[in-house]
Amino acid sequence: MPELPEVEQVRRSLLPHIKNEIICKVEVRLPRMIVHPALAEFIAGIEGQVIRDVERRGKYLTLLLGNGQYILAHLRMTGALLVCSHDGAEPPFAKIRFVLANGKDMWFTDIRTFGTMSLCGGNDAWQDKGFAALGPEPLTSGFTEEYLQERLKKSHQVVKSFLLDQHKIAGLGNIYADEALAVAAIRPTRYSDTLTKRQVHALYEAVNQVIAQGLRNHGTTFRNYQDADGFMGNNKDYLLVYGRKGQACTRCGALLKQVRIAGRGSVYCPHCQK
DNA sequence: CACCAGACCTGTCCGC
DNA sequence: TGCGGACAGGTCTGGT
Repeated sequence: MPELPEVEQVRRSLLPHIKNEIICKVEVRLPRMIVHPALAEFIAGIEGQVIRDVERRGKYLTLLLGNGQYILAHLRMTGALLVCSHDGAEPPFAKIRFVLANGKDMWFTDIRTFGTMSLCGGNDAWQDKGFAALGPEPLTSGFTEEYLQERLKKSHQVVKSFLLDQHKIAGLGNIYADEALAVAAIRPTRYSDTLTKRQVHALYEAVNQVIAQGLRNHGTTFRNYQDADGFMGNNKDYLLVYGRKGQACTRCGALLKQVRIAGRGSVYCPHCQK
């Protein structure tokens, strides 16, 4: 599922249900999903705590607790955080349950079970490596055209791989990387250090544009993604290339091609994207 | 250090 | 209809 706009939509939809609520009980059905600390400490550190706020950084969510610690969640491919009433039916693929004092349950559901949770900010100073190393994210002051220009010039990766690297830019995944390249009219197989200044400018604008559009449309749902209320995003209707292999380019009519880059499907227009 | 393939899992879809 | 294989929005690790 989730790239920056989807995770942000989860955060926004979660907030009214769980902010300032107390977590009475935690049930972990699949201990493997708890990265840190050991299961017993994870549960003991959370039960009885109030959720002060929910924040997002890149594709990570942080649930800030009353004791100063925070739950770090990553939904990976198919994770979701759903809020249901306490006595309602359990959602499919339920893996972790947080029983709240307000009569609701927050469920971490996950089909492929790649999703992870940690409890951070304790005395052991443990850090999630990926979280600690995130680059600047689109639409923030840390993500400037100068920054992008400099990092692209120093990189020998193909530009599609560059965009997926969370250390360089936080929040893009396969969908928004393909879309940004389509908007900027850049072929995903181009090497990062060969882009012209004009293309770098176009890519900078395109990254911000596709992320802003995804946020406006409450995320992109292809199969599994839903927000805390179970709603799907409607950004799928606005995509230029992702998921449209073999269909006509909306600008020139050429048939969209798909190649594999870094093990990921990458769709582009062979006519528009140079 | 940079880069890539492989691994982690389960569900779905496509072609034979 | 049934089955095997490819593929799916992410990230880490280990080998080259």
